[in-house]
Amino acid sequence: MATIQDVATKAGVAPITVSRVLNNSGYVSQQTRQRVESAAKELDYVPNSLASSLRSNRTHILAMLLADISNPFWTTVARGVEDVANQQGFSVILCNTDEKEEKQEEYVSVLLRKRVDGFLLVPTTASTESIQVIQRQQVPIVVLDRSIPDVSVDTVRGDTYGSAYKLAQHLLALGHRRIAVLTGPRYISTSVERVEAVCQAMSDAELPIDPALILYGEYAVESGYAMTARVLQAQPTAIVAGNNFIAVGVGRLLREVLLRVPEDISVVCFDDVPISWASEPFLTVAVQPAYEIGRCATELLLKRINCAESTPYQEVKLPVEIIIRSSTAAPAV
Amino acid sequence: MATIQDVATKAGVAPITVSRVLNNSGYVSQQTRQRVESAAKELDYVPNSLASSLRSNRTHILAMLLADISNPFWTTVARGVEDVANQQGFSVILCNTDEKEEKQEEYVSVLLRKRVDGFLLVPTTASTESIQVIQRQQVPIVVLDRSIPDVSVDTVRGDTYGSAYKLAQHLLALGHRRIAVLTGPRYISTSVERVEAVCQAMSDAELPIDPALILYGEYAVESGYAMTARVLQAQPTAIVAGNNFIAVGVGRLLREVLLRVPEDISVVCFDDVPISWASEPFLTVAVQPAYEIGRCATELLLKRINCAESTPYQEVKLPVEIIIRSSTAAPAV
DNA sequence: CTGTTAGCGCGTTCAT
DNA sequence: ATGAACGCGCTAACAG
Repeated sequence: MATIQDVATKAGVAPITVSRVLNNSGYVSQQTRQRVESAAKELDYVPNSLASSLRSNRTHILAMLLADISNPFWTTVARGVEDVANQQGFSVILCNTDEKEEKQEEYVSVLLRKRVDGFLLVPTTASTESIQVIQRQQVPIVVLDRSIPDVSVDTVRGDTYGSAYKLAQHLLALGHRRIAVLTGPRYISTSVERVEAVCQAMSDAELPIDPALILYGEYAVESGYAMTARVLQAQPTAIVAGNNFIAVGVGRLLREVLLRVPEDISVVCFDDVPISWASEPFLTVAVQPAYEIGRCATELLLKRINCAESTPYQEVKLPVEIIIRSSTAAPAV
Repeated sequence: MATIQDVATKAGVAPITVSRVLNNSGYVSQQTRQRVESAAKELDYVPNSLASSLRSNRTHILAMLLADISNPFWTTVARGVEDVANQQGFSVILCNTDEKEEKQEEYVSVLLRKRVDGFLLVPTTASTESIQVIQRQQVPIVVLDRSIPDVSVDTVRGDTYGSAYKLAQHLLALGHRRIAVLTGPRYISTSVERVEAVCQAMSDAELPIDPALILYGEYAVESGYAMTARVLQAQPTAIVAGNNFIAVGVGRLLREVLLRVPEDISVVCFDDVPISWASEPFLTVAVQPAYEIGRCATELLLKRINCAESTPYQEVKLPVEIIIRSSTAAPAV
């Protein structure tokens, strides 16, 4: 692999001149410029960003850590991230943490060593360890989708609470009184907020809350399936699924026990279910602006990276759209 | 950010000693080791891989370029890649090319500058340019899923031709004579092979081929939808969808025109359709071993990276599983 | 067992 | 308009 020195020698100039030509910095005469350019081309010269990063303290790499890239919600977020990053000359390293704290910490460690310019983190637990490690190294970080208690950090997320409240209102308006909530882990803010908002809506409507209707599990199909089996014993007339994968599990079980949606039971969920064969969009959902979350977070991160002055931490809350489709109806009498 | 020098000073040793402790290389006495370790911890020292990469010519970063991360087939491949890579101490940069040659070339250029240790490429076109640019820099590369004519390069893919042939045989055995093929772009090997294999199966069964039943489009839902609308005029009794997204488009249109599957028309496709609400797996499919493709390609790539000697290029072809479900039946008389 | 020297490839600083 | 010297942080090669 040719180095800047090789090009310089071939063009009969000093390395610094080559640097000036390639970076369009400083004055270079028209003819030496051409000599350098053709020398570079002949040698298939590819500048070494490692070397320049070492000097400039800029790698132009962002790291994005999320739970699971196989959920289309996250790939859409990732798209937003990638598009903004590329546009501003940054590459993105994407990492799956599988909701495991050790994996997250391992990645953070590796990526800090690689001197990525910033982190986009969907935190796996309520633990603040990873975030603090990053902040201690003064590397900019933006937290996505989930909020973390007791830490000062930029955050971009959908209006989880508000949208859950609206979904609950929709069900209440239809006449539902026994609303089940099947959600993710207790230590993830979105799971908790979804439960709290539904409960609040019930309270505001002066309705009692049956604890047997509230189940915490995982953001996964199997978990949704299992929770549904359990919650049916408490005889809900409607189910709020904590995310799209849980909703899929709900659907699977309901089909097995031959309960029709919405005739026998209503279902709503967060984040759209993957496109698929055999069904038009059918579920009433709270659609978080996935792409926007990625875009917005990345813009904020890049602002942090580019501006030295530390403006106060921001907490951006993006609006969530409620789409009412045909999975909800008045409860059977 | 602390440097190795800072740690050395604090521990009262030379930088190289710190290096030896942290990398477990060479002899270090128990007590200096401890002094160094506690100094490193106190200073929150994070080694700079840029500097060490500059010397070692190893970044431990792989680049993976694919068309679209929102297709679950590719995320599964990417998972295979990531798992193997991490296990061997490598990180992965994932990039979406959107099937666009310029994006691919731009990425290749950026990533070469970053001195990634190797490339995993799902090529967007039949153009060999990107591959040659990479090979000219002596950077190892493995091509995934699609074959490229006239280039010597390692390749890992599913047995496209064989599986398409088997799907066709299945349809023929059911009694279908008018089999439509709706596939991807002409310049992608998988699209072409799927068509060729079906035609071959027809020929082998001594059946005529109606060109009106063969349509090239894009690997996308809208394209599948549009092609279906067009191909129905040629009155097929079965449709072979070139990939999962095309199949979704097929399903959408068939529903609109009230054609039942499999009673009125049979459908088969490649790669499983995303998990979804409301339906059990239903389509008869050729399931490519997505995770395995990623795994295998990465193992091959890492072998290339680690072994200096250049063994001849390999072309790995992985078996494809045919799963017969309920979207296929004998044609209506 | 530990330290010195030197250099990876580039760009900033200061001369010419 | 061009170049020389130096240093970013780390480690291989060679002492001691």
